[in-house]
Amino acid sequence: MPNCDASHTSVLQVAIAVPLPRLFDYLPAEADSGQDYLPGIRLWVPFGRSRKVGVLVAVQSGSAIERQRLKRVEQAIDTQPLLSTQDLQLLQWASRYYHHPIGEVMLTAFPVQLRHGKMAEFSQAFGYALTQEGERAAETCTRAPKQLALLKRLQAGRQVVTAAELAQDRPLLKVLLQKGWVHRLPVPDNLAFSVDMAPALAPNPAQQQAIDAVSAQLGRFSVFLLQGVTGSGKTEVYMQIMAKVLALGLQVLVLLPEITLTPQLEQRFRQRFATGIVCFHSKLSDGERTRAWLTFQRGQAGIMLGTRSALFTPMPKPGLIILDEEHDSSFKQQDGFRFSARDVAVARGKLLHIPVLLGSATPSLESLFNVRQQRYRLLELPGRAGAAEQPNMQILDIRNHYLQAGLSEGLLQAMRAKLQQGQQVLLFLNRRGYAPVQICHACGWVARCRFCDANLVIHAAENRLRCHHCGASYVLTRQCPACKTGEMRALGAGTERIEQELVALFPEHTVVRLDRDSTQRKGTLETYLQQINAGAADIILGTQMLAKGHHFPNVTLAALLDIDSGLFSIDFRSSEKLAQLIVQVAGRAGRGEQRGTVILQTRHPQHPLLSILLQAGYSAYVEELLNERRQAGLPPYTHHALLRADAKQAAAAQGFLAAVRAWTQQNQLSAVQVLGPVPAPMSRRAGQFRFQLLLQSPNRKALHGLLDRLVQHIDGLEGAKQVHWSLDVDPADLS
DNA sequence: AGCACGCCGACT
DNA sequence: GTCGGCGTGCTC
Repeated sequence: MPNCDASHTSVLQVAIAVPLPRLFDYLPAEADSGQDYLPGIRLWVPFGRSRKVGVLVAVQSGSAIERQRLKRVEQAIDTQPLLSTQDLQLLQWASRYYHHPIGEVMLTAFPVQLRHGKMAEFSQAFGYALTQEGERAAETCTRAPKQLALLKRLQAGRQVVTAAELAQDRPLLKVLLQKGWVHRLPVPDNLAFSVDMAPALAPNPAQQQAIDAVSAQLGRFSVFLLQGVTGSGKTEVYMQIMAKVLALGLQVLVLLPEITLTPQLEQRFRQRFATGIVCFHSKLSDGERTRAWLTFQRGQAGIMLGTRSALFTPMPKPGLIILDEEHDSSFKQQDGFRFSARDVAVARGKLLHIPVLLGSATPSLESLFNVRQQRYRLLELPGRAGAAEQPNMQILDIRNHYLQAGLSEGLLQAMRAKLQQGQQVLLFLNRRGYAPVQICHACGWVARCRFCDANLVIHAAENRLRCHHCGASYVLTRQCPACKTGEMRALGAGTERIEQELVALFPEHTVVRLDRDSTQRKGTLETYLQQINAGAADIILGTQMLAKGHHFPNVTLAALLDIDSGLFSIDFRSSEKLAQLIVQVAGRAGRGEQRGTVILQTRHPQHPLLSILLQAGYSAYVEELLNERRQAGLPPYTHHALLRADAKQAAAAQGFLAAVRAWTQQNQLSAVQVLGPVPAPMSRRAGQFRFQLLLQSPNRKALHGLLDRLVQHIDGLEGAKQVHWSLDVDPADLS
């Protein structure tokens, strides 16, 4: 074991968060400091003219750098490693796979405070428990329901409930502390992972089969794809498997695509499991994130529930990784270190010898392809649990039909019928704002962004025009700035306009709009969701966020207002995305006793996507898409890496990529196809011209071999300094 | 990425 | 005469 004694020959290999594809060698702090240089500790190191936090990756006996050029470590931050050997291995693998600098990859494993060198020993983890008076109050305090709920939670809990778990209840906790009902005490190091299975439902045969299949593989690497429509009981399967893992004293990492989905799942887990549960996502403060990370890293919580950024949290007692809604594109990081949380989760499971459970109603083509290749095992949950039936899907041909702000008469009729029966209606449109185009009625001039290759979107409530790509915004004018006489008009409809229209059309009904604009303030979304589930909303209108996992038990009609843009996109993944969207929105309708109806407004009722999807179902449609992908030589049958470049001058970005192309043609094997450079689909954004070069190969090894050499030489290529470039391995979209 | 060095315009 | 613009070069 390469450690300590600070011998004269030890060289410390340190990862530092700089965009350079290498580790840096240092000498130990002092010959006799007595520090154990264990890989996985953090260090303060002198770097250039400043000091930085580094992670010790390995201790070697020598260095390729001359001895006298090596600096000494300033100080070790940790006495015990924060990252295990396996964590370091995973991060090194990810750095190589995504061709992203090792230091930046290593430091993304840490929450911000720890990345900046904050001591990890700073706090003994504290938690809370009821005092004797608190126990009494839990029986008598019936007039303050919120306080009572918290008391009950602490009472139901174990000896101590950790501070991180109570993050959301801080203000209330303070009140209880003041009353002397609750006291604060250190969390014991080995918090028992006791499990309460009392409320578990009896699984149906398909659920039982899935539970058994995964349970049989505990302690071994295996990937499962759990496919089940909304309401088929995936969460129950997760929880019953989790219970087995927790009972073994092992930890579970649960990943979700969106923060908005964490509270409801957290609540279900808390009702079910008596183990420590920590959440990790971007809505938490830096301090809360540090506490949650350390709690899990120390093995003091059995469950971590988080988003993509939680993936690398150290897991001292690894048992299981669950990744729900695995098809969701937000698992792919879209900037910097562009990793896929789904693919890295699988790599992590392999490294840790634990099962990985991917779940979705609409699995990605990649995962279904992996099932075909027998790399993943498919577990299917047919049908819906309980009485709910599959919704009735209807195509509504809107050719030559008058649309009132995007709503056809046929749809309005269906809405009236449902509303009269006191049921809820859900309308989906992936376009926020009032209208996507502002045009001059006299001269045809269209308001465009000065910095992007995009139209400005009208936001009527704010009286502004906004660019959805760079954030630029302008006051709305009635008169055309070009011809100075014409009147500006709104063309097309976004959610804001449709909301207005609905309020006018259905004055006796309540409309709730859910999109990024209407839910900006913290907690608004939760308030709306509660309002909807309390039956205080009749028509629910929204964008993307509606399609993701929320329960709306009283919705019996769901409609997609405009699917045509998804049918005719240049992106080869758009038909996959649209099919997923349709099935996901359909999953929002009719979860209760009532059978739901789904209406798709389209001008292409004969489109093969729609007929196959509606008649044969999602799985059959995926088969069709996979055949198309195979014939076209597209992923998952080939592998992609996308080199993007942007610059103030279009010629600089294009020229640089042309130089890269020339370089690849001298250096590559014929196994890699080079396509481009071409302008990006959004050719200008925030004032920068954007170009891209696509590398495609059926042979992943050949592609990665080329990328290895490319990233080494790229900075030396012509024009590299004038552009900003980035490499995206397995890009989720080519924009 | 930081951070410093370096060589040309408008200011107390 | 200086403050400061950001080009480019380096980091064990």
